[in-house]
Amino acid sequence: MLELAILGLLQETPMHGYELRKELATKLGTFRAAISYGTLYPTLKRLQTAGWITESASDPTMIPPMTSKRGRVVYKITADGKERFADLLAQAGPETYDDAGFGVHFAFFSRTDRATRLRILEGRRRRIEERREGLRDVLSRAAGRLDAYTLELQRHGLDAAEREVRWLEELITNERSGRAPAGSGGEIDLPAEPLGDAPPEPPSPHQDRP
Amino acid sequence: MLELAILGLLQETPMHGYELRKELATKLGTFRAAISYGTLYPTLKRLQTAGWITESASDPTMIPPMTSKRGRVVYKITADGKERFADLLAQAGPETYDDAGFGVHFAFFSRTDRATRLRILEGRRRRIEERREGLRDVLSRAAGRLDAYTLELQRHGLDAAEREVRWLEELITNERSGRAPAGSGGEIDLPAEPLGDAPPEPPSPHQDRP
DNA sequence: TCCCGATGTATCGGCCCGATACATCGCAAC
DNA sequence: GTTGCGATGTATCGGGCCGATACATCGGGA
Repeated sequence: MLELAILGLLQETPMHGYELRKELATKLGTFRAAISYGTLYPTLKRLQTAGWITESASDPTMIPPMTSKRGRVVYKITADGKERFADLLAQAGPETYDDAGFGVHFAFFSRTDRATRLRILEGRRRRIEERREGLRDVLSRAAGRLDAYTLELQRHGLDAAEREVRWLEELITNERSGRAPAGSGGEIDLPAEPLGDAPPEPPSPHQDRP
Repeated sequence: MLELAILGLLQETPMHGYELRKELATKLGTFRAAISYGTLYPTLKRLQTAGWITESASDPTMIPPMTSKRGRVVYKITADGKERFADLLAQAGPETYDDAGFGVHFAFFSRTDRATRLRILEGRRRRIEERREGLRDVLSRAAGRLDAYTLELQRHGLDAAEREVRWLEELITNERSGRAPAGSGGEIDLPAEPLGDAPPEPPSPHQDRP
């Protein structure tokens, strides 16, 4: 899962570990809390061994307020890595639908084709519907067996589940009708983000530096 | 965390692993998905080594449709275990306020004194407020830098955070005014005394073993 | 000058998960 | 009656991920 996230971020631009972690935290929002370094560095090493990324010494592409000549390691995605990223993005296993997995996939939806987006959205919806039904069962059948606090917990969980299903329904409807996420206010005046209204097809002409 | 949950359930009644897992799943609702056996059994072993629980062969207290004379192992909490449970219930570290930790603590609120309940509720609120502020920052400051899907994810996360803060506010208010959880049924003020205002439904008749 | 906080890389022990492998029971089909 | 099968039930293993911890470097203020 984290593998997908890292590959996705490095596809936008090369980074070192610290930046990676920060981007991860903001981009993944609630569904995935900030990643730990105890996870990040071993994973980077793993990706490197697999050949999906390479490391290099400090690099002119990094952000200005940084000085150089440090032990910083900048990671960059390889051609194999991009292939791997595309594979991971498209294929959806059971882990794609839990909180963390769904969050990561969703965060890269602008690089995913519409069919895959719909598949993932619907899979997630099914997952949450199951959770919702389980909660309803407990609340109707086992209500007398549980104390007031436990019941309140179930109720809150049920509410959140119903709300998420509604959210997903809306997203699915939008996808089917070819609209981008509804959201409030403005969207997409990004320099290089071609997520259009009508074009059902290929996003992401994101590339590296010259 | 799981340690607390197991000790809490075994305090209600002795159980074997399979039951434990089922109870865990229903009692902990959304905050904590069903526990894996790959976690459960090692943890039980750990608790046993520590002396918090003991195992014994099949037992007349188990549910009727079950036959005996099987390899089933029934776990029972010890006196030390009860002490341990009380300690864990009362003390609150940082892990008490993440999703899983809070869920477990909350599920046992009927066995927790009011001061501790308030402390935990307020700690959780602070945690979610921080998450909420982070999300607001991203949405106001970094909006232009992110694509529409990522923004939608943040918006949904922000909505959930705001909602949870409101939920917590309500619970805190109720605690302060001496009421039980608002929802549908009042009950429980202090451990093991399920007397409520006007319970629409029969409150939990679970008992402790002498 | 000297320390301090932000930046930055890295490891270690441990929790927890998914996959997997077994054994036993109730029961229905043959 | 025995064969097969799904539900029940216990257990282990490899691996992902986490929190704590240890360092090392840099800019800037006391």
